Amino acid sequence: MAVSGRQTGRPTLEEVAARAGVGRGTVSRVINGSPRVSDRAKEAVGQAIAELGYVPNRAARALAGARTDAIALVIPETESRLFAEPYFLDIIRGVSAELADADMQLLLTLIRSSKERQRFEQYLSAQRVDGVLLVSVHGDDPLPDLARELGVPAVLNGRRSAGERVAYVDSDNVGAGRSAVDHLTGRGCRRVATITGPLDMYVARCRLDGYRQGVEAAGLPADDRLVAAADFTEEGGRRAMRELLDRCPDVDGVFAASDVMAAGARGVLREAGRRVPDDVALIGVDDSAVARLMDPPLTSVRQPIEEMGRRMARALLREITGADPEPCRVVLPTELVVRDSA
Amino acid sequence: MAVSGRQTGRPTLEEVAARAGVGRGTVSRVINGSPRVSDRAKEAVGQAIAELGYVPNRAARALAGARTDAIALVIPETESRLFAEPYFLDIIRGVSAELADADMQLLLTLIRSSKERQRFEQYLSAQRVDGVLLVSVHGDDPLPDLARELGVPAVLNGRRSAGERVAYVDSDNVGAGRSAVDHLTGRGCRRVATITGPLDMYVARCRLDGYRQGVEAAGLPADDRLVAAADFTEEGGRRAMRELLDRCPDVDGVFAASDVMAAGARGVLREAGRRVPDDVALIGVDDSAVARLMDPPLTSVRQPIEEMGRRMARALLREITGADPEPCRVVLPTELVVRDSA
DNA sequence: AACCGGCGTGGGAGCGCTCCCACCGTAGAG
DNA sequence: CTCTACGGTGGGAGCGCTCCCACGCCGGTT
Repeated sequence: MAVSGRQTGRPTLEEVAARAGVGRGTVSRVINGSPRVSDRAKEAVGQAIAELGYVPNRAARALAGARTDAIALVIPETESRLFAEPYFLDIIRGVSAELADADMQLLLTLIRSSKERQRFEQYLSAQRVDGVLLVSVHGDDPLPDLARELGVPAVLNGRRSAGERVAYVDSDNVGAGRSAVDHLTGRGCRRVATITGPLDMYVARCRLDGYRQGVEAAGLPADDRLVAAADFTEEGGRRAMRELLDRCPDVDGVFAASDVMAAGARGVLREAGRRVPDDVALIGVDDSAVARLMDPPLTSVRQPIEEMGRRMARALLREITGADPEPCRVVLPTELVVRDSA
Repeated sequence: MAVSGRQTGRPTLEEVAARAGVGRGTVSRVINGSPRVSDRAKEAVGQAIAELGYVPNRAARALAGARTDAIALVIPETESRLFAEPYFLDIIRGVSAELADADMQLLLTLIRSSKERQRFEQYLSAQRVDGVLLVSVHGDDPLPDLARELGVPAVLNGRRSAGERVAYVDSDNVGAGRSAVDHLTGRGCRRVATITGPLDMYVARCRLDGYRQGVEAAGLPADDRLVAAADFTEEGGRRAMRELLDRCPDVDGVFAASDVMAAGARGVLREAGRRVPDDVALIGVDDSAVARLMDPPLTSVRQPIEEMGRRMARALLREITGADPEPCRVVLPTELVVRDSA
């Protein structure tokens, strides 16, 4: 109670070795799963570890070896406000699950200012993580390339463009837009509009492409007045919906590129006295809690978010061990969840 | 392109020292802000650091010193599914903001199984972080005490009981319940019910206490049939609301201890043909996105979540440096955000 | 019988830092 | 003029690990 000095008092490799009656090297080999160890030694070491409750010192490991056993998940803060928030939590969930099995640490880095961004870049170049996971990158984000130059393995969530060269895990955003519009036209909508995300993001452009494909496939005339650009926020959704109502009062279906924007749109529709789905059918993307709780519950295109997180982690792990000659290029399918709004 | 060996090639303390024409010790002193350095040396070292782009090696630091410059934010996964999800994101946001300034790393740890829990406990005892932040602890969670025993600084988000001995940052949950009920009775409700969280959580009991105080202050009879226990989930909210409707058809106001439960209750009320707020007024807690997006928009008690995160981080930092003789005991005020549901 | 290859092993040499001790010089006191 | 005091400094000794080299010892060759 008196002394509060934090003496670790933890057993070291050396002590384990002594107890097991072997050398330091052998213990290290056992711990790291080297094949060049006799069963007898393996067993003795295992027992000594158990008895002593030995846990390797990560700092020492990082210093001696050339790795840190940690990866960073980077979230540009500007995005986290905009995006459907639960999205990040789901990503984190998936990443964390996959990482735990590999006994790797997850460092969370929110970047909200250019100062913090700079700090992170320094961080990267100091090789203080074995790899990075980058979420919601804009088309012009230099971070992925920086990582590549520095030789730090990186995996993106979403692409910056069709020709993305850095490893990525994405969802089928074209298909998402397409399936939403197909559903809308399938239930009889003839004037289908869309509320897009920020068009400097590839994800937003893809969903728009899907929308266009769907419109064309239904034999409906393309009409740019039916396209309103927004920014993934609720307020953006409101503004866009007002625009649409203004330009095309006869709109009878709306594909919003996120649930949150759909929620904004829904508010405007209510104020305008349009019933959902009778007057205007509405579909969002993300299948988030918001969708379930809306009135009427929102039909939405589900992305396998947690699975994306898991895949990203797995891909990064492989990239770190150098097991992958080719960078990961995964596009996961989406799924329309039909509720009452369309 | 050929060789991909990750040779760091980063400058070391030694190199900085050589360039600045001083000893290793002096450079270390400058970096760590020791007062025992002449201005001349300070300047020379500063310049050498800038020229070389020196960044200290964290692993070496951790190994030599007795710290890691990292703290862990622990989220029991069972909770994260139940709780209003954006909650955690806001906490993270606050924590991260405060930590960035202190140049500390944020380790995110989701605990979803007893195996992972065990791993984390091992982790803790291996002193691999300088401190821990624990979120949403149940009354019987042993983790805080474990941390205390191991001498690892810890700060809780929320208390486990009135007599919490570990440092904490909480919000005024009694006040939250009280202000909600006051508002309800103030607008004329005479049969005010409550849907509680899991009663093994102090936060839930506090909100219930606040409810009771409010009922009594309004001179209304206490009636246990007006209290339905749930678990912070939407489905729990539904069930509880059905119970209430069943037991007390004359209920005219409901205080739900979370927005998500309020959303569940709202659905049941709609199905039962009760209008909100005309027949039954409804209030939630959290002021989350869900509240804004409900129909009608939900009156809710706002907690300063991000601020709590910030305070927790600050408290932990102080606890780590030993600047605080007393563990932090902060209770932040809440605020009723009036919308249309009550 | 001397030879060789390879498995299994012990332990030295760092990794880059912090801690701390010893040392220098200078300034004030005796 | 010597003695002490202390601010400022250099550098040794680790921290606990991984890497790798060198050394046995074995069986199977010539």
